[in-house]
Amino acid sequence: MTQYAEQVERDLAMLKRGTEEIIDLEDLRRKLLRFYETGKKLVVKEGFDPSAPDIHLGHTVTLRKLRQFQELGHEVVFLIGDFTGRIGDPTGKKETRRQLTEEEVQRNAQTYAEQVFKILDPEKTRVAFNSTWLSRLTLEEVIILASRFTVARMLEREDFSRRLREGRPIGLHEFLYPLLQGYDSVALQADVELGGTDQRFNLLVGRDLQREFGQEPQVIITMPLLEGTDGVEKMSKSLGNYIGINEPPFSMFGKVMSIPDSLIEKYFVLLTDVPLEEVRKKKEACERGELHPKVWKEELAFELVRLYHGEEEAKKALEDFERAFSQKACPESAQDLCIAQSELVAGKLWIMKLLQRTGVFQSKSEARRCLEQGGVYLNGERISGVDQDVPLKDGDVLRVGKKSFFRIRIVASREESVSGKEEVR
RNA sequence: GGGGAGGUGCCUGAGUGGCCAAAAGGAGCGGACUGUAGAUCCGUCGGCUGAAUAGCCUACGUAGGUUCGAAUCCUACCCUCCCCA
Repeated sequence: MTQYAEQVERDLAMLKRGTEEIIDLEDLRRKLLRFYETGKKLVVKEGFDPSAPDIHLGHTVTLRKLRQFQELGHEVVFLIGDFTGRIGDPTGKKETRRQLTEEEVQRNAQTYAEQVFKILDPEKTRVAFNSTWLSRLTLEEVIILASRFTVARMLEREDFSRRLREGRPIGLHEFLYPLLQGYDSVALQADVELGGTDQRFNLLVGRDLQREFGQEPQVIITMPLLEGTDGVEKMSKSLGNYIGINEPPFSMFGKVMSIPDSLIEKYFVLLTDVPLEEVRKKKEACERGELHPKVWKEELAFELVRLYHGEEEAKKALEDFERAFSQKACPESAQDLCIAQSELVAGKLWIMKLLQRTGVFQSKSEARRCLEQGGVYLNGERISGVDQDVPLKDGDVLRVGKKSFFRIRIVASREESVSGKEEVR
């Protein structure tokens, strides 16, 4: 009996790192203890929207927590909300969300899985789709489910009440959302559910519904929302302030460096395994002026690149970053930009053509602007003036704006140059 | 079912016949500076034309109409919000 108590406390200490809230801590303690006594693994669940299958650091906050549960021997259910995703949450969307087809869902799920297993242990992960049970619910069952909740309770939810206050629309079906998500927990007999703080309400609904269905209510663990590179808004793909876990090392490093200094500590706590004690010490050193925030941030960027790309790449990213921004030189990892011999006229190429080939501009006007504003360099020489043909040779370095570097490769045929372009992407 | 308000660029939001590719802020982008893609300041910010003190094309919910001329006026439709039932 008591021989496990110590172990449970150790587990709890680990699991508590970075959490916003655990409801209810005692429940969790009990469940953990029971695991050691009976060997019954906890079922730990988190739901994911299948429409945007690009995993970024914001997602990893909870994923890493799931991973911890796996390390303690528990089972993770990676729940893909294909059903809830398909009926669509129209909030803030201009167009009605397009319905995803069966294949799209499958494909997205696949993409998800590939990325997610950079963090989760596939051996201890069960992938589930909520359409499995939700599509079988009858109208009668849905109504019974809905009768368990009141409008007032729904309006307790911050985003609903805010939208109501601000006169923004709320679709009737959106009230069904939390219920269905809660029902997922019933169907899976979840012991623990994870989510961001914005999920608090939905997670609690799961608890209530489980009780209604005579199950032991799940423990809910909420994690802080991670601000993106702008330092203000929640990290999300649509806001463009995200750092994807599949991004190339140099770009990942740079993006981490662009977060405000005030977020360094939070990133360390939520995204790395650096001991909390060490993080605290560094923070204090920073405050005393003994440690430069930039240096500390570089440690963070290094650590994150190391986590997703390995030690070697991390070292390279750090060097490249210093080279590119402190010394304004070309980083090692500059992308190759292949130009076919046949595209050159007397060894030269019109500058606008060249800029177009980089793929960094959405329109020619944009490219022209950048050029006119002095953002284009060839071998360190600023190029100004649109009407120019520039001589190109293999190994030339093109810099566009602050962060894009290209190494020019002259290739024999058009085909090679085109396939080269795809590699660049 | 009745009454009222409203739909403008990536977002917020001004504009009520020509001076409107559309104020202002934010985001983005470029430059300067530096401690970095952080902070600050300046600039830029629909697209196309071998490049421009120029021209053209798209754009103020949708479709028509009035007018020399429409984001602005009229008609119908679609959508949202508020009040009453």
